[in-house]
Amino acid sequence: MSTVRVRFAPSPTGGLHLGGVRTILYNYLFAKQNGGKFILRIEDTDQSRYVEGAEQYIFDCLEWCGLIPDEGVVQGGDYGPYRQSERKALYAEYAERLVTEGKAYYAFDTTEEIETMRTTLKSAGKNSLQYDASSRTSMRNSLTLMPEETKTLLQNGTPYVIRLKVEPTERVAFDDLIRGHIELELAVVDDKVLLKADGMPTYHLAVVVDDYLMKITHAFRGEEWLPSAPVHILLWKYLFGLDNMPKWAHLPLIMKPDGNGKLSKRDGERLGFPVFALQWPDASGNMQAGFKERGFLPEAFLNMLAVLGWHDGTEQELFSLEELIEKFDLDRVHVAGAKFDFEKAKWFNAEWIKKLPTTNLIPYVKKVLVEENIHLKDDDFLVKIIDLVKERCTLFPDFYEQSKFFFVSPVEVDTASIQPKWNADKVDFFNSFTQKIEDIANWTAESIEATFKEEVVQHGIKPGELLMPFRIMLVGAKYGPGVFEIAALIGKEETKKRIEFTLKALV
RNA sequence: GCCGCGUUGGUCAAGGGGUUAAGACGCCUCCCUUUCACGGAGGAGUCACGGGUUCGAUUCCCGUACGUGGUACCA
Repeated sequence: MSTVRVRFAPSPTGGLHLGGVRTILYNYLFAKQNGGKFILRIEDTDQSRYVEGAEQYIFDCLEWCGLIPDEGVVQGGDYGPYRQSERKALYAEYAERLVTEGKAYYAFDTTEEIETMRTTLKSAGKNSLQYDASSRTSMRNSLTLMPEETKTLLQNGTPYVIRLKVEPTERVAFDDLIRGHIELELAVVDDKVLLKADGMPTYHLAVVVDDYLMKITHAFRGEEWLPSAPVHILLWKYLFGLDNMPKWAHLPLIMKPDGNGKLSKRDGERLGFPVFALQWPDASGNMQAGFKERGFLPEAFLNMLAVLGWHDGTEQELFSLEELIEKFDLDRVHVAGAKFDFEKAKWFNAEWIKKLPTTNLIPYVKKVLVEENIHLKDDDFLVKIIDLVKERCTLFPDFYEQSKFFFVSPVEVDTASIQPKWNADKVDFFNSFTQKIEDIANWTAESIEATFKEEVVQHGIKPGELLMPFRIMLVGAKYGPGVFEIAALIGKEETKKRIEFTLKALV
Protein backbone atom coordinates (compact mmCIF):
# COMPACT_ATOMS: atom_id res chain seq x y z
CA MET A 1 0.00 0.00 0.00
CA SER A 2 1.51 3.29 -1.09
CA THR A 3 1.53 6.38 1.07
CA VAL A 4 -1.68 8.36 1.16
CA ARG A 5 -1.19 11.68 -0.57
CA VAL A 6 -3.93 14.29 -0.65
CA ARG A 7 -3.85 17.82 -1.90
CA PHE A 8 -5.69 21.08 -1.78
CA ALA A 9 -5.35 23.46 -4.68
CA PRO A 10 -6.93 26.85 -4.06
CA SER A 11 -6.97 29.53 -6.69
CA PRO A 12 -5.61 32.87 -5.53
CA THR A 13 -8.67 34.82 -6.58
CA GLY A 14 -10.16 35.76 -3.23
CA GLY A 15 -10.37 34.99 0.45
CA LEU A 16 -10.69 31.46 1.73
CA HIS A 17 -14.25 30.94 2.84
CA LEU A 18 -15.91 28.27 4.95
CA GLY A 19 -16.31 25.64 2.26
CA GLY A 20 -12.70 25.96 1.24
CA VAL A 21 -11.37 25.64 4.75
CA ARG A 22 -13.57 22.65 5.42
CA THR A 23 -12.27 20.92 2.30
CA ILE A 24 -8.74 21.62 3.50
CA LEU A 25 -9.63 20.28 6.92
CA TYR A 26 -11.08 17.02 5.62
CA ASN A 27 -8.08 16.57 3.35
CA TYR A 28 -5.76 17.20 6.26
CA LEU A 29 -7.60 14.86 8.63
CA PHE A 30 -7.62 12.06 6.10
CA ALA A 31 -3.92 12.45 5.35
CA LYS A 32 -2.94 12.55 9.00
CA GLN A 33 -5.05 9.63 10.08
CA ASN A 34 -3.48 7.52 7.38
CA GLY A 35 0.03 8.67 8.05
CA GLY A 36 0.05 10.38 4.68
CA LYS A 37 1.03 13.72 3.22
CA PHE A 38 -1.04 16.85 2.81
CA ILE A 39 0.08 18.83 -0.19
CA LEU A 40 -0.70 22.42 -1.09
CA ARG A 41 -0.50 23.56 -4.64
CA ILE A 42 -1.73 26.79 -6.15
CA GLU A 43 -4.10 26.98 -9.08
CA ASP A 44 -3.14 30.28 -10.61
CA THR A 45 -4.25 29.17 -14.04
CA ASP A 46 -6.81 31.91 -14.36
CA GLN A 47 -4.46 34.83 -14.35
CA SER A 48 -7.12 37.31 -15.35
CA ARG A 49 -8.67 36.85 -11.93
CA TYR A 50 -5.47 36.58 -9.95
CA VAL A 51 -5.57 38.81 -6.88
CA GLU A 52 -2.42 40.24 -5.37
CA GLY A 53 -1.85 38.93 -1.87
CA ALA A 54 -4.36 36.12 -2.18
CA GLU A 55 -1.67 33.48 -2.19
CA GLN A 56 -0.07 34.74 1.00
CA TYR A 57 -3.54 34.93 2.47
CA ILE A 58 -3.99 31.20 1.90
CA PHE A 59 -0.76 30.47 3.76
CA ASP A 60 -1.84 32.73 6.60
CA CYS A 61 -5.18 30.95 6.92
CA LEU A 62 -3.53 27.57 7.06
CA GLU A 63 -1.16 28.81 9.69
CA TRP A 64 -3.90 30.27 11.84
CA CYS A 65 -5.88 27.03 11.61
CA GLY A 66 -2.83 24.94 12.29
CA LEU A 67 -3.28 22.92 9.11
CA ILE A 68 0.27 23.00 7.88
CA PRO A 69 1.00 21.23 4.58
CA ASP A 70 3.75 18.64 4.48
CA GLU A 71 4.67 19.53 0.96
CA GLY A 72 3.88 22.31 -1.46
CA VAL A 73 4.39 25.92 -2.41
CA VAL A 74 5.94 26.95 0.90
CA GLN A 75 7.49 23.73 2.11
CA GLY A 76 8.79 22.52 -1.22
CA GLY A 77 9.00 18.83 -2.09
CA ASP A 78 10.06 16.40 -4.76
CA TYR A 79 7.20 17.09 -7.16
CA GLY A 80 7.41 20.82 -7.68
CA PRO A 81 6.92 23.40 -8.81
CA TYR A 82 3.64 23.62 -6.94
CA ARG A 83 2.33 26.70 -8.69
CA GLN A 84 0.54 25.86 -11.90
CA SER A 85 1.75 28.96 -13.70
CA GLU A 86 5.25 27.58 -13.28
CA ARG A 87 4.24 24.26 -14.81
CA LYS A 88 2.76 25.77 -17.96
CA ALA A 89 4.98 23.93 -20.44
CA LEU A 90 4.13 20.63 -18.84
CA TYR A 91 0.41 20.91 -19.47
CA ALA A 92 0.89 21.95 -23.09
CA GLU A 93 2.95 18.84 -23.64
CA TYR A 94 0.16 16.55 -22.42
CA ALA A 95 -2.44 18.46 -24.39
CA GLU A 96 -0.37 18.06 -27.55
CA ARG A 97 -0.01 14.39 -26.82
CA LEU A 98 -3.78 14.04 -26.74
CA VAL A 99 -4.05 15.81 -30.07
CA THR A 100 -1.48 13.49 -31.59
CA GLU A 101 -3.39 10.50 -30.32
CA GLY A 102 -6.68 11.81 -31.71
CA LYS A 103 -8.24 12.38 -28.31
CA ALA A 104 -8.21 16.13 -28.60
CA TYR A 105 -8.07 18.77 -31.30
CA TYR A 106 -7.13 22.37 -32.06
CA ALA A 107 -10.00 24.83 -32.21
CA PHE A 108 -9.56 28.26 -33.76
CA ASP A 109 -13.02 29.65 -33.16
CA THR A 110 -13.22 33.10 -31.70
CA THR A 111 -15.51 33.95 -28.82
CA GLU A 112 -17.85 35.67 -31.29
CA GLU A 113 -18.00 32.63 -33.53
CA ILE A 114 -18.94 30.45 -30.59
CA GLU A 115 -21.59 32.99 -29.59
CA THR A 116 -23.00 32.85 -33.09
CA MET A 117 -23.06 29.06 -32.99
CA ARG A 118 -25.03 29.18 -29.75
CA THR A 119 -27.58 31.69 -30.94
CA THR A 120 -28.06 29.68 -34.11
CA LEU A 121 -28.63 26.49 -32.12
CA LYS A 122 -30.95 28.31 -29.78
CA SER A 123 -33.10 29.74 -32.54
CA ALA A 124 -33.21 26.28 -34.07
CA GLY A 125 -34.87 25.19 -30.85
CA LYS A 126 -31.97 23.08 -29.60
CA ASN A 127 -31.63 22.46 -25.89
CA SER A 128 -27.95 21.81 -25.92
CA LEU A 129 -25.85 24.79 -26.91
CA GLN A 130 -22.60 23.01 -26.32
CA TYR A 131 -19.46 22.79 -28.37
CA ASP A 132 -19.64 19.04 -28.72
CA ALA A 133 -19.86 16.16 -31.17
CA SER A 134 -22.97 17.56 -32.77
CA SER A 135 -21.71 21.09 -33.25
CA ARG A 136 -17.97 20.71 -33.74
CA THR A 137 -18.35 19.61 -37.30
CA SER A 138 -19.52 23.08 -38.27
CA MET A 139 -16.76 24.89 -36.42
CA ARG A 140 -13.23 25.88 -37.28
CA ASN A 141 -11.02 23.20 -35.80
CA SER A 142 -8.42 20.63 -36.77
CA LEU A 143 -11.18 18.09 -37.25
CA THR A 144 -12.97 20.08 -39.93
CA LEU A 145 -10.02 21.86 -41.50
CA MET A 146 -7.59 20.28 -43.94
CA PRO A 147 -4.35 19.25 -42.21
CA GLU A 148 -2.43 21.84 -44.24
CA GLU A 149 -4.82 24.58 -43.22
CA THR A 150 -4.41 23.70 -39.57
CA LYS A 151 -0.68 23.67 -39.99
CA THR A 152 -0.70 27.11 -41.59
CA LEU A 153 -2.94 28.57 -38.95
CA LEU A 154 -0.67 27.25 -36.22
CA GLN A 155 2.45 28.53 -37.98
CA ASN A 156 0.87 31.95 -38.38
CA GLY A 157 0.35 32.15 -34.68
CA THR A 158 -3.44 32.10 -34.89
CA PRO A 159 -4.87 31.87 -31.37
CA TYR A 160 -6.23 28.43 -30.60
CA VAL A 161 -7.39 26.26 -27.78
CA ILE A 162 -7.10 22.52 -27.41
CA ARG A 163 -10.40 20.78 -26.82
CA LEU A 164 -11.03 17.29 -25.57
CA LYS A 165 -12.81 15.15 -28.12
CA VAL A 166 -15.63 13.66 -26.13
CA GLU A 167 -17.27 10.59 -27.63
CA PRO A 168 -20.96 10.97 -26.82
CA THR A 169 -21.69 7.27 -26.95
CA GLU A 170 -19.44 6.47 -24.03
CA ARG A 171 -20.53 6.13 -20.43
CA VAL A 172 -18.25 6.55 -17.46
CA ALA A 173 -18.64 5.28 -13.94
CA PHE A 174 -16.70 5.63 -10.74
CA ASP A 175 -17.10 5.01 -7.05
CA ASP A 176 -17.28 8.10 -4.93
CA LEU A 177 -15.95 7.61 -1.42
CA ILE A 178 -18.98 9.39 0.00
CA ARG A 179 -21.75 8.87 -2.54
CA GLY A 180 -21.03 5.42 -3.82
CA HIS A 181 -21.38 4.31 -7.41
CA ILE A 182 -22.01 7.09 -9.88
CA GLU A 183 -22.64 6.64 -13.57
CA LEU A 184 -22.73 9.43 -16.10
CA GLU A 185 -23.39 9.77 -19.79
CA LEU A 186 -20.85 11.60 -21.85
CA ALA A 187 -23.54 12.81 -24.19
CA VAL A 188 -24.16 15.67 -21.81
CA VAL A 189 -20.61 16.88 -21.52
CA ASP A 190 -19.14 19.26 -24.04
CA ASP A 191 -15.73 19.22 -25.69
CA LYS A 192 -14.00 20.85 -22.78
CA VAL A 193 -11.20 23.29 -23.40
CA LEU A 194 -8.03 21.78 -21.98
CA LEU A 195 -5.51 24.39 -22.97
CA LYS A 196 -6.55 28.02 -23.21
CA ALA A 197 -5.41 30.50 -25.84
CA ASP A 198 -2.97 32.00 -23.34
CA GLY A 199 -1.27 28.65 -23.03
CA MET A 200 -2.58 28.04 -19.53
CA PRO A 201 -4.40 24.81 -18.79
CA THR A 202 -7.97 24.77 -17.56
CA TYR A 203 -8.69 23.19 -14.22
CA HIS A 204 -9.63 19.95 -15.95
CA LEU A 205 -6.27 19.34 -17.55
CA ALA A 206 -4.24 20.76 -14.69
CA VAL A 207 -5.89 18.74 -11.96
CA VAL A 208 -5.38 15.48 -13.79
CA VAL A 209 -1.79 16.13 -14.79
CA ASP A 210 -0.83 17.43 -11.36
CA ASP A 211 -2.58 14.65 -9.49
CA TYR A 212 -0.70 12.14 -11.58
CA LEU A 213 2.71 13.75 -11.38
CA MET A 214 2.34 14.45 -7.69
CA LYS A 215 1.17 10.91 -7.01
CA ILE A 216 -2.10 11.93 -5.37
CA THR A 217 -3.99 8.94 -4.00
CA HIS A 218 -7.20 10.55 -2.74
CA ALA A 219 -8.89 13.66 -4.00
CA PHE A 220 -11.54 15.56 -2.03
CA ARG A 221 -13.40 18.48 -3.49
CA GLY A 222 -16.77 20.18 -3.34
CA GLU A 223 -19.87 18.63 -4.81
CA GLU A 224 -19.97 21.33 -7.48
CA TRP A 225 -17.29 19.32 -9.28
CA LEU A 226 -19.37 16.20 -9.63
CA PRO A 227 -20.75 17.07 -13.07
CA SER A 228 -17.27 17.45 -14.50
CA ALA A 229 -15.99 14.19 -13.08
CA PRO A 230 -16.54 12.43 -16.45
CA VAL A 231 -14.10 14.81 -18.10
CA HIS A 232 -11.46 13.98 -15.54
CA ILE A 233 -12.10 10.29 -15.81
CA LEU A 234 -11.74 10.50 -19.57
CA LEU A 235 -8.45 12.33 -19.21
CA TRP A 236 -7.16 9.73 -16.78
CA LYS A 237 -8.17 7.02 -19.17
CA TYR A 238 -6.43 8.65 -22.14
CA LEU A 239 -3.36 9.92 -20.33
CA PHE A 240 -2.36 7.82 -17.36
CA GLY A 241 -4.71 4.88 -17.06
CA LEU A 242 -7.74 4.49 -14.83
CA ASP A 243 -5.79 2.31 -12.42
CA ASN A 244 -3.69 5.28 -11.41
CA MET A 245 -6.64 7.57 -10.83
CA PRO A 246 -7.04 8.80 -7.26
CA LYS A 247 -10.11 7.83 -5.27
CA TRP A 248 -12.62 10.67 -5.39
CA ALA A 249 -14.77 12.09 -2.64
CA HIS A 250 -17.22 14.88 -3.40
CA LEU A 251 -18.02 16.86 -0.29
CA PRO A 252 -21.44 18.34 0.42
CA LEU A 253 -21.85 22.08 0.02
CA ILE A 254 -22.19 24.62 2.80
CA MET A 255 -25.35 26.58 2.19
CA LYS A 256 -26.65 30.02 3.07
CA PRO A 257 -28.43 30.11 6.43
CA ASP A 258 -31.36 31.98 4.95
CA GLY A 259 -32.93 31.32 1.61
CA ASN A 260 -31.27 29.27 -1.03
CA GLY A 261 -27.95 28.55 -2.60
CA LYS A 262 -24.48 27.75 -1.53
CA LEU A 263 -22.78 30.09 0.86
CA SER A 264 -20.95 32.77 -1.03
CA LYS A 265 -18.36 35.31 -0.12
CA ARG A 266 -20.92 38.09 -0.25
CA ASP A 267 -23.26 36.53 2.27
CA GLY A 268 -21.16 37.51 5.25
CA GLU A 269 -21.58 41.16 4.61
CA ARG A 270 -25.27 40.78 3.95
CA LEU A 271 -26.05 38.64 6.99
CA GLY A 272 -23.60 40.03 9.48
CA PHE A 273 -21.33 37.08 10.12
CA PRO A 274 -17.89 36.15 8.87
CA VAL A 275 -17.48 33.82 5.91
CA PHE A 276 -13.72 34.08 5.72
CA ALA A 277 -11.24 32.50 8.10
CA LEU A 278 -9.19 35.68 8.12
CA GLN A 279 -10.20 39.19 7.12
CA TRP A 280 -10.44 39.86 3.42
CA PRO A 281 -11.72 42.83 1.43
CA ASP A 282 -15.12 42.57 -0.21
CA ALA A 283 -15.94 43.57 -3.77
CA SER A 284 -15.96 47.26 -2.90
CA GLY A 285 -12.63 47.04 -1.14
CA ASN A 286 -13.95 47.20 2.41
CA MET A 287 -12.20 44.84 4.78
CA GLN A 288 -14.51 42.12 6.04
CA ALA A 289 -13.62 40.65 9.41
CA GLY A 290 -12.93 36.94 9.38
CA PHE A 291 -13.51 34.43 12.15
CA LYS A 292 -10.16 35.33 13.61
CA GLU A 293 -10.92 39.03 13.82
CA ARG A 294 -14.38 38.42 15.19
CA GLY A 295 -12.79 36.71 18.15
CA PHE A 296 -12.90 33.04 17.33
CA LEU A 297 -10.43 30.48 18.56
CA PRO A 298 -8.97 28.41 15.71
CA GLU A 299 -9.88 25.32 17.75
CA ALA A 300 -13.54 26.35 17.78
CA PHE A 301 -13.51 27.34 14.13
CA LEU A 302 -12.13 23.98 13.04
CA ASN A 303 -14.43 22.07 15.37
CA MET A 304 -17.49 23.88 14.05
CA LEU A 305 -16.44 23.30 10.47
CA ALA A 306 -15.64 19.64 11.01
CA VAL A 307 -19.10 18.83 12.31
CA LEU A 308 -20.85 20.78 9.58
CA GLY A 309 -21.31 17.78 7.34
CA TRP A 310 -19.71 15.11 9.46
CA HIS A 311 -20.81 13.47 12.69
CA ASP A 312 -19.05 10.80 14.67
CA GLY A 313 -22.25 9.00 15.58
CA THR A 314 -21.93 9.56 19.32
CA GLU A 315 -23.15 12.50 21.36
CA GLN A 316 -19.75 14.12 21.39
CA GLU A 317 -19.64 17.54 19.78
CA LEU A 318 -16.40 19.03 21.00
CA PHE A 319 -13.35 17.69 19.22
CA SER A 320 -9.75 18.82 19.27
CA LEU A 321 -7.76 18.52 16.07
CA GLU A 322 -6.09 15.40 17.46
CA GLU A 323 -9.47 13.83 18.19
CA LEU A 324 -10.69 14.75 14.74
CA ILE A 325 -7.71 13.05 13.16
CA GLU A 326 -8.48 9.98 15.18
CA LYS A 327 -12.24 9.91 14.65
CA PHE A 328 -12.86 11.43 11.24
CA ASP A 329 -14.49 8.93 8.94
CA LEU A 330 -15.40 9.52 5.31
CA ASP A 331 -18.26 7.06 5.60
CA ARG A 332 -19.88 9.38 8.08
CA VAL A 333 -19.68 12.48 5.91
CA HIS A 334 -23.12 13.56 4.77
CA VAL A 335 -24.35 13.60 1.24
CA ALA A 336 -26.67 16.57 1.67
CA GLY A 337 -25.57 20.18 1.98
CA ALA A 338 -25.74 21.89 5.37
CA LYS A 339 -26.89 25.39 6.17
CA PHE A 340 -24.39 27.40 8.11
CA ASP A 341 -25.63 28.55 11.51
CA PHE A 342 -23.68 31.40 13.08
CA GLU A 343 -25.39 30.94 16.46
CA LYS A 344 -24.07 27.42 16.69
CA ALA A 345 -20.64 28.59 15.58
CA LYS A 346 -20.60 31.04 18.47
CA TRP A 347 -21.64 28.30 20.85
CA PHE A 348 -18.59 26.28 19.82
CA ASN A 349 -16.40 29.23 20.62
CA ALA A 350 -17.96 29.72 24.05
CA GLU A 351 -17.40 26.04 24.76
CA TRP A 352 -13.77 26.23 23.70
CA ILE A 353 -13.16 29.31 25.81
CA LYS A 354 -14.39 27.32 28.79
CA LYS A 355 -12.52 24.19 27.77
CA LEU A 356 -9.07 25.63 27.11
CA PRO A 357 -6.71 26.32 30.04
CA THR A 358 -6.74 30.00 31.00
CA THR A 359 -3.09 30.44 30.08
CA ASN A 360 -3.98 29.60 26.47
CA LEU A 361 -6.45 32.46 26.41
CA ILE A 362 -4.06 35.15 27.64
CA PRO A 363 -2.73 36.30 24.25
CA TYR A 364 -6.22 36.62 22.79
CA VAL A 365 -7.59 38.55 25.75
CA LYS A 366 -4.53 40.76 25.91
CA LYS A 367 -4.94 41.72 22.30
CA VAL A 368 -8.56 42.74 22.84
CA LEU A 369 -7.79 44.75 25.96
CA VAL A 370 -4.77 46.48 24.51
CA GLU A 371 -6.83 47.53 21.52
CA GLU A 372 -9.25 49.14 23.97
CA ASN A 373 -6.33 51.04 25.52
CA ILE A 374 -6.46 49.08 28.75
CA HIS A 375 -3.23 49.28 30.66
CA LEU A 376 -2.36 45.74 31.65
CA LYS A 377 -0.54 44.81 34.81
CA ASP A 378 1.05 41.39 35.21
CA ASP A 379 -0.26 38.14 33.80
CA ASP A 380 -1.24 36.80 37.23
CA PHE A 381 -3.78 39.55 37.59
CA LEU A 382 -5.10 38.86 34.10
CA VAL A 383 -5.37 35.15 34.78
CA LYS A 384 -7.56 35.82 37.84
CA ILE A 385 -9.81 38.04 35.79
CA ILE A 386 -10.09 35.60 32.91
CA ASP A 387 -11.02 32.84 35.34
CA LEU A 388 -13.73 35.03 36.75
CA VAL A 389 -15.31 36.16 33.49
CA LYS A 390 -14.58 33.54 30.85
CA GLU A 391 -17.83 31.68 31.19
CA ARG A 392 -19.63 34.93 30.42
CA CYS A 393 -17.81 35.37 27.11
CA THR A 394 -18.68 33.96 23.73
CA LEU A 395 -16.27 35.83 21.46
CA PHE A 396 -13.04 37.49 22.55
CA PRO A 397 -14.29 41.06 22.27
CA ASP A 398 -16.73 40.12 25.06
CA PHE A 399 -13.78 40.05 27.42
CA TYR A 400 -13.51 43.81 27.18
CA GLU A 401 -17.07 44.46 28.24
CA GLN A 402 -16.91 41.77 30.91
CA SER A 403 -13.67 42.85 32.48
CA LYS A 404 -13.04 46.54 31.81
CA PHE A 405 -14.18 47.53 35.31
CA PHE A 406 -11.26 45.60 36.76
CA PHE A 407 -8.91 48.06 35.11
CA VAL A 408 -10.72 51.38 35.06
CA SER A 409 -13.43 52.92 37.21
CA PRO A 410 -16.78 52.91 35.46
CA VAL A 411 -17.26 56.13 33.56
CA GLU A 412 -21.00 55.90 33.60
CA VAL A 413 -22.73 54.48 36.61
CA ASP A 414 -26.28 53.23 36.28
CA THR A 415 -27.59 55.27 39.20
CA ALA A 416 -31.06 55.20 37.71
CA SER A 417 -31.39 51.60 38.86
CA ILE A 418 -30.54 52.51 42.43
CA GLN A 419 -32.21 55.89 42.75
CA PRO A 420 -35.87 54.84 43.19
CA LYS A 421 -35.22 52.84 46.36
CA TRP A 422 -32.39 54.96 47.62
CA ASN A 423 -32.70 56.40 51.14
CA ALA A 424 -30.79 57.78 54.11
CA ASP A 425 -30.43 54.35 55.73
CA LYS A 426 -28.56 53.09 52.73
CA VAL A 427 -26.32 56.11 52.68
CA ASP A 428 -25.54 55.42 56.34
CA PHE A 429 -24.81 51.84 55.54
CA PHE A 430 -22.30 52.62 52.82
CA ASN A 431 -20.67 55.33 54.91
CA SER A 432 -20.03 52.99 57.78
CA PHE A 433 -19.12 50.16 55.43
CA THR A 434 -16.37 52.31 53.88
CA GLN A 435 -15.15 52.98 57.42
CA LYS A 436 -15.21 49.30 58.30
CA ILE A 437 -13.24 48.12 55.32
CA GLU A 438 -10.37 50.31 56.48
CA ASP A 439 -9.82 47.70 59.17
CA ILE A 440 -9.74 44.69 56.89
CA ALA A 441 -6.17 43.54 57.05
CA ASN A 442 -6.47 40.52 54.81
CA TRP A 443 -8.21 41.91 51.69
CA THR A 444 -9.99 38.88 50.25
CA ALA A 445 -13.44 38.25 48.87
CA GLU A 446 -14.30 36.27 52.00
CA SER A 447 -13.26 38.96 54.47
CA ILE A 448 -15.00 41.69 52.49
CA GLU A 449 -18.16 39.64 52.36
CA ALA A 450 -18.00 38.93 56.11
CA THR A 451 -17.61 42.62 56.86
CA PHE A 452 -20.43 43.48 54.50
CA LYS A 453 -22.76 40.95 56.11
CA GLU A 454 -21.94 42.19 59.60
CA GLU A 455 -22.76 45.72 58.61
CA VAL A 456 -25.98 44.64 56.99
CA VAL A 457 -27.10 43.06 60.25
CA GLN A 458 -26.12 46.16 62.20
CA HIS A 459 -28.23 48.36 59.97
CA GLY A 460 -31.16 46.02 59.81
CA ILE A 461 -31.51 46.25 56.04
CA LYS A 462 -32.11 43.29 53.77
CA PRO A 463 -28.84 42.25 52.05
CA GLY A 464 -30.56 42.18 48.69
CA GLU A 465 -31.33 45.87 49.00
CA LEU A 466 -27.64 46.63 49.26
CA LEU A 467 -25.89 44.13 47.05
CA MET A 468 -27.22 45.57 43.84
CA PRO A 469 -26.22 49.14 44.69
CA PHE A 470 -22.79 47.86 45.68
CA ARG A 471 -22.46 46.05 42.36
CA ILE A 472 -23.48 49.10 40.42
CA MET A 473 -20.94 51.15 42.33
CA LEU A 474 -18.14 48.78 41.41
CA VAL A 475 -19.16 47.70 37.93
CA GLY A 476 -21.33 50.55 36.78
CA ALA A 477 -24.13 48.22 35.73
CA LYS A 478 -26.04 45.07 36.62
CA TYR A 479 -23.72 42.36 35.43
CA GLY A 480 -20.43 40.66 36.15
CA PRO A 481 -19.02 38.11 38.56
CA GLY A 482 -19.47 38.14 42.33
CA VAL A 483 -19.22 41.64 43.82
CA PHE A 484 -16.87 40.60 46.59
CA GLU A 485 -14.56 38.93 44.09
CA ILE A 486 -14.47 42.16 42.15
CA ALA A 487 -13.79 44.24 45.25
CA ALA A 488 -11.00 41.87 46.24
CA LEU A 489 -9.31 42.22 42.86
CA ILE A 490 -9.58 45.95 42.37
CA GLY A 491 -8.26 46.62 45.88
CA LYS A 492 -9.37 48.48 48.96
CA GLU A 493 -8.64 52.00 47.79
CA GLU A 494 -10.36 51.58 44.46
CA THR A 495 -13.37 50.01 46.17
CA LYS A 496 -13.68 52.96 48.52
CA LYS A 497 -13.20 55.38 45.70
CA ARG A 498 -16.00 53.85 43.66
CA ILE A 499 -18.42 53.76 46.60
CA GLU A 500 -17.76 57.39 47.39
CA PHE A 501 -18.06 58.41 43.76
CA THR A 502 -21.51 56.88 43.41
CA LEU A 503 -22.61 58.13 46.80
CA LYS A 504 -21.95 61.66 45.58
CA ALA A 505 -23.70 61.03 42.31
CA LEU A 506 -26.79 59.84 44.14
CA VAL A 507 -27.28 62.97 46.24
C1' G B 1 -34.58 23.24 -20.95
C1' C B 2 -31.07 19.19 -20.16
C1' C B 3 -27.96 16.33 -16.76
C1' G B 4 -26.23 15.19 -11.77
C1' C B 5 -26.86 15.18 -6.46
C1' G B 6 -30.02 15.49 -2.44
C1' U B 7 -34.68 15.80 1.21
C1' U B 8 -35.49 13.35 9.61
C1' G B 9 -38.01 19.70 14.17
C1' G B 10 -36.30 26.77 12.57
C1' U B 11 -30.78 24.91 12.16
C1' C B 12 -26.90 20.89 12.79
C1' A B 13 -28.10 15.86 13.23
C1' A B 14 -28.52 10.03 15.36
C1' G B 15 -31.31 6.02 13.70
C1' G B 16 -32.50 2.71 9.15
C1' G B 17 -38.62 -2.47 8.28
C1' G B 18 -41.83 -2.90 14.60
C1' U B 19 -38.23 2.90 18.75
C1' U B 20 -41.80 6.96 23.75
C1' A B 21 -37.66 8.87 16.42
C1' A B 22 -31.26 10.18 20.31
C1' G B 23 -28.43 14.50 21.13
C1' A B 24 -26.81 19.72 20.16
C1' C B 25 -27.85 25.08 18.73
C1' G B 26 -31.85 28.48 19.08
C1' C B 27 -36.67 29.46 21.62
C1' C B 28 -39.90 29.04 26.27
C1' U B 29 -40.62 27.77 31.76
C1' C B 30 -38.54 26.79 36.41
C1' C B 31 -34.21 26.08 39.87
C1' C B 32 -29.33 27.94 41.23
C1' U B 33 -27.05 32.87 41.53
C1' U B 34 -29.91 38.53 46.36
C1' U B 35 -26.79 40.74 39.22
C1' C B 36 -25.55 38.98 34.30
C1' A B 37 -23.72 34.61 32.61
C1' C B 38 -22.34 29.41 33.58
C1' G B 39 -24.75 25.12 35.42
C1' G B 40 -29.21 22.04 36.43
C1' A B 41 -34.48 20.36 35.57
C1' G B 42 -38.40 20.56 32.25
C1' G B 43 -41.23 22.18 27.60
C1' A B 44 -42.84 23.28 22.49
C1' G B 45 -41.33 21.50 17.72
C1' U B 46 -39.70 16.59 12.89
C1' C B 47 -39.43 11.61 9.22
C1' A B 48 -41.69 16.49 1.81
C1' C B 49 -45.96 14.17 -0.95
C1' G B 50 -48.31 10.02 -3.71
C1' G B 51 -48.18 5.12 -4.98
C1' G B 52 -46.26 0.28 -4.36
C1' U B 53 -43.55 -4.15 -1.55
C1' U B 54 -44.80 -5.99 3.41
C1' C B 55 -48.57 -8.47 8.75
C1' G B 56 -46.12 -3.65 9.44
C1' A B 57 -42.91 1.55 6.26
C1' U B 58 -39.50 7.41 8.65
C1' U B 59 -36.43 3.20 6.95
C1' C B 60 -36.82 -0.68 0.72
C1' C B 61 -38.71 0.39 -4.67
C1' C B 62 -41.08 3.76 -8.27
C1' G B 63 -43.00 8.37 -9.31
C1' U B 64 -44.05 13.66 -8.04
C1' A B 65 -42.76 18.01 -5.65
C1' C B 66 -39.12 20.91 -3.71
C1' G B 67 -34.05 22.20 -2.98
C1' U B 68 -29.28 22.37 -4.90
C1' G B 69 -25.07 21.95 -8.32
C1' G B 70 -23.42 21.86 -13.35
C1' U B 71 -24.43 23.06 -18.27
C1' A B 72 -17.64 28.99 -19.55
C1' C B 73 -10.95 29.87 -23.03
C1' C B 74 -14.05 30.21 -13.75
C1' A B 75 -12.28 27.34 -10.51
